[in-house]
Amino acid sequence: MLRADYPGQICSIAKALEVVGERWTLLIVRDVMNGNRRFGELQRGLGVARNVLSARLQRLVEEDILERRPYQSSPERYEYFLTEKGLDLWPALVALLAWGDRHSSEPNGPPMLIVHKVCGGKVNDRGICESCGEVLHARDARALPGPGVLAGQDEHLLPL
Amino acid sequence: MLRADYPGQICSIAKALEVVGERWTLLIVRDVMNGNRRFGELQRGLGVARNVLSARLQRLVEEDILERRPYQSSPERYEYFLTEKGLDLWPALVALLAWGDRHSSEPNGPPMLIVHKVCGGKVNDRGICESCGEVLHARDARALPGPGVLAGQDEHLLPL
DNA sequence: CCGAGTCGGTTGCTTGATGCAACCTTGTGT
DNA sequence: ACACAAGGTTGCATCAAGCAACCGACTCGG
Repeated sequence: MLRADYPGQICSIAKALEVVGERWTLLIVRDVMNGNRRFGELQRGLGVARNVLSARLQRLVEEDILERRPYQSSPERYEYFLTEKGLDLWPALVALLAWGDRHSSEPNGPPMLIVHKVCGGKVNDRGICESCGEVLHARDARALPGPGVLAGQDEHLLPL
Repeated sequence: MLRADYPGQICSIAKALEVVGERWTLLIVRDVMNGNRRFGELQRGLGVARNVLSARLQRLVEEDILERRPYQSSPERYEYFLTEKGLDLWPALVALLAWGDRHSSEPNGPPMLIVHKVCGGKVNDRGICESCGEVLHARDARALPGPGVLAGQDEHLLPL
């Protein structure tokens, strides 16, 4: 994807995509939002090549979307956390999730649910709690496995 | 970007990005939403390579995000229109636009404004009209050049 | 009637990003 | 002493993107 620069575009959508439009980038942000903070976790969870993951994390840190913090020394090991700028991507992720849910025709329902932490209500495509009506932000919500995963979770046992 | 498939991912964000996460795809959707419906318009406006644009348009039609309709015959010429599925991407585009606006520090303000057609109010990052509070959809809103472009519109004259 | 231009592509070639496996460093467990 | 973990880096093969040239059907000007 080159480095996803869109020369000549003066639109903020293009600007946003220059930063988060590269392959894997939004999925990395999603994973970090869900609590996967370490290189190995991200690599295994996503199945992304290690050099690519390394490049993306570096770029995300440079762009002030992630912050790299040591969680131990000798040997030094690091975790990645979302900055406020990174957390602000939440509405975009929620919108994409909702679009995928609506149009990918999963047999057993959505694989992932976003719920409002304080009231447990479902979060809609605008990041608004369906139950209490509040306009939410990243910290107000949590992701849970949805009916789509729960129903198919022993799928891989079938061939045995 | 390969063809943007994310094997093993069961999340709807990954599903969505398999379709609209390829380079140029979301910008094509944005342009069509803004009324650029023809191959040549899109190519000139985006600066994308013609073969790539051709491939993206084909994929978007296959995925039922765009519809290809003839607007004249002999020679046959086509226009691309958004389907309902395509129009449903509007909240995601609005969220990305808002994120880009907030974090790209444009000197003269945002280059593009989204306004509610019926009341003229500004649309926020959730696709909600700031003026009347209505939760909007693609057809309820319109894009206008913002202060960022208007202020810099004769920029290209400087070298002369 | 001929040449130039328009529109919507396709083809061939080059460049650059991605995928994959191997390796490195620092340290722990046995 | 050996294997293993974490967090990467390096080298190489492959695949997608960028670029320019071309094509077919038609219009317009002279």
